[in-house]
Amino acid sequence: MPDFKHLDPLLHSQLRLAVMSILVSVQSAEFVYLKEQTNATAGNLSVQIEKLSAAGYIQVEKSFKGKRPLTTCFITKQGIKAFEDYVKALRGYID
Amino acid sequence: MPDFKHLDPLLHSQLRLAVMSILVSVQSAEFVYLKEQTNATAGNLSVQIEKLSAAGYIQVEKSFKGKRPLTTCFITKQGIKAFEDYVKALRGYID
DNA sequence: GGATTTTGGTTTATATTGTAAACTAATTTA
DNA sequence: TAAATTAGTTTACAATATAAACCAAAATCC
Repeated sequence: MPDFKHLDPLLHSQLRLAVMSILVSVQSAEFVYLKEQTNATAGNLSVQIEKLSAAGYIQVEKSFKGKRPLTTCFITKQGIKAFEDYVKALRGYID
Repeated sequence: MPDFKHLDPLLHSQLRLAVMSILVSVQSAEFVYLKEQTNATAGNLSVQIEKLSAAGYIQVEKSFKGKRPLTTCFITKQGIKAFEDYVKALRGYID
């Protein structure tokens, strides 16, 4: 019987996990891109990005593309570590 | 980029997933055993078992061991299917 | 043999989350 | 210049997760 390790609740969320999954592989992504890939509503995505950012798992940069606002997300070292730990823990449940 | 499939919210819960994970491998387990293996409080476990049961993912049998109440949980076919589907979907996020 | 603890749970109250809807503000487009 | 689109944020509400409080019976202690 595997021991069921604690699953980081910040990552154990469909949308936040999808965002992290994307960022782990592409390093940085724009808000609109994340919205398309995840099929999330903008509101939901905005909230969840803020949580990941508050936790230090991602870094958010706000700038302008031409005259429109542009939000770009980058994963942090801490974020990568957290994601890896989460995946390891999760495997204990599903493998 | 994998498409992020919908994750069954009933299974996307640390404790319920742990319970299902155990039942998938052992077929049936007693309340106390599940409590020990998952380190859950009895109250939490009771609630989550009821949810899995209401969804038809497990079947709950209440009897007596000697004169003490005994709650035994069995996974159902539907539960196995749901667990497998969940695992497949989840792999799209973490593999 | 009466009080206390333990076992095996359930119920309930609360805190946390997740999410959509409503909103803002600027920018195109018709 | 009015309407629609883009790129988000804020906010209100519903759903979830969880621990604390509770209950009844059985076992243990003094």
